[in-house]
Amino acid sequence: MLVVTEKGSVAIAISKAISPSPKTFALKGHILDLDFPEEYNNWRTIDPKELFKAPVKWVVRDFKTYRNLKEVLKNLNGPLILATDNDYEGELIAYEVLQLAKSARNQVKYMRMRFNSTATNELRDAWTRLEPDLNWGWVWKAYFRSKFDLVTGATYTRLLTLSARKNRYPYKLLSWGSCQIPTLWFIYTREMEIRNFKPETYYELKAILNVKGVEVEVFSKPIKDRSQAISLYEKVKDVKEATVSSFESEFFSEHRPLPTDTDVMLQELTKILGISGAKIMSLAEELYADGFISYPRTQTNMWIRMNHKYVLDMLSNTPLSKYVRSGVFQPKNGRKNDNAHPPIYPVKPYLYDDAKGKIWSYIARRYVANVASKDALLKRWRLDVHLKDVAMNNMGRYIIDDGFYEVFPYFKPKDLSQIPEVKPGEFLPVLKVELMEKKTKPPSRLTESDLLKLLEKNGIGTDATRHEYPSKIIARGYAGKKRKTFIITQLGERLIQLLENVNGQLVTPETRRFVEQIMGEVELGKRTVDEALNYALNVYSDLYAKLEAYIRSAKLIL
DNA sequence: GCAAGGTC
Repeated sequence: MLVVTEKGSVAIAISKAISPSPKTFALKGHILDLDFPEEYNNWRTIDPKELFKAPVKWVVRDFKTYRNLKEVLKNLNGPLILATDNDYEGELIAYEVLQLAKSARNQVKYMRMRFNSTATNELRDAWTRLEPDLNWGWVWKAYFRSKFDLVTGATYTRLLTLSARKNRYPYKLLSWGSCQIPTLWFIYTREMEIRNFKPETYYELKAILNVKGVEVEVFSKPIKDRSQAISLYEKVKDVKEATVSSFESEFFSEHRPLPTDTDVMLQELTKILGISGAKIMSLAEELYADGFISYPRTQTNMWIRMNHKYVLDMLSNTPLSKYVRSGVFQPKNGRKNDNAHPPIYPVKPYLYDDAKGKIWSYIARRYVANVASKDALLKRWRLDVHLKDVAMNNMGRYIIDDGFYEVFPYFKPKDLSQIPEVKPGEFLPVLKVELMEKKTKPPSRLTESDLLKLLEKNGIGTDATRHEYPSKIIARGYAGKKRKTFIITQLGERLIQLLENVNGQLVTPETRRFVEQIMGEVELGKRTVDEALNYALNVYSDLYAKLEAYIRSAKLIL
């Protein structure tokens, strides 16, 4: 018997949960890759469009794992248990193992072990109900994605790269992919919004009031018309008292943060540290490999069977000890669960003040904020007054009790203004009245955090891959970073314009939605994988023909 | 030399 898992941690969990411990073999993700046969590798002699009809084959990507596994499979006695992750990429990995097994021996008896967490009970339960076969809907769904991305990526990348070179543009590589190009498109559309923005002038009256000894500013509504603004100003500029129309205030809670998943970690840390998500992810993986934090790739933001006492005891020997109220824990849960990994939490102290230390500290502080802190208590207020018959107002908020902001201060609100309570009908001395000329402002450029949120919202990439795309488009020369925000390059801009002139489906998030939609149809058996690939690749081969014709007629305008 | 998806 042999149990094959997708990664080491699962192999260890299975050996511990099942007795007697079965023999396990841990993969490191995929072992095989789809690729074109070698004769298609010559970019000069093969017309890229031939790749739409070209066969694809499985090639070995990790020879060491491949050889070891094949050796073990040759000597296998009893069934092969496929215990990869319970998702469609896991199903494809199981299929890869099955192919290896079939090439290593005549007869393969296999079972699928399916579990949604590595908790002992769950694994034991899964062990008693091994399934007789793979979920082929999932296998073909993942296979579809893999082949579609390969064929479209290769054809468009080669066409763009070769055309540019033919026109003596010195680009090394002009790549196209169903995730990287929509990522660039978000930066492009924001750039266009900024460039097409026409600032509009408007006016506001500002009055400074003395509210029981505290200076408070109030503002009129924006006024578009200049002469109207001036006449209102003339009316109120010498008014000595404002009358309170209403004053409202109320307490409210700012909830402590949810347990940390990968998406939220990258969105917040790119903001806090100003370094790329890709870099943060690789540092987080080092922290994980060295045992300082739990597994950093997770979509779970709820706690299930978690020993908080152990973590809090560990933290009470660190500089964070003053925030750890021993014995008190009241974690707040989110609703997401990937059924494989817990939220990210600190495992042992990492106390250096380098980039890794800042990441560890963020994870540890967010953990304490979530598990052993209180919600923050704030008060918000709104003051409405009138000067003669001109209505003016302002609103604000301030903190009453810091709560979790003490340990997790990164996003603590600033610009807090306190104000004494007043009653309707009260008169407030006016210290000054001003007429202000203002201009509407364009939207700001996207930060990496904004970009990652957009990718998540639009279903582009997965939680494990999303952070790669912002870095990838910079590496390709399509965009750069300026003061922590993304700015499109001339090359990136021209590339998007070229593709968009041919068809929006080559650049917008629709590109990825199209893929996901057909993946769903394959999973449900509405289309066979062959029909689906035939259909989807035909759509993209027609678009390819249009792009090629456009490039030829325009002599490539990149 | 192309993609996006796993995992280290």
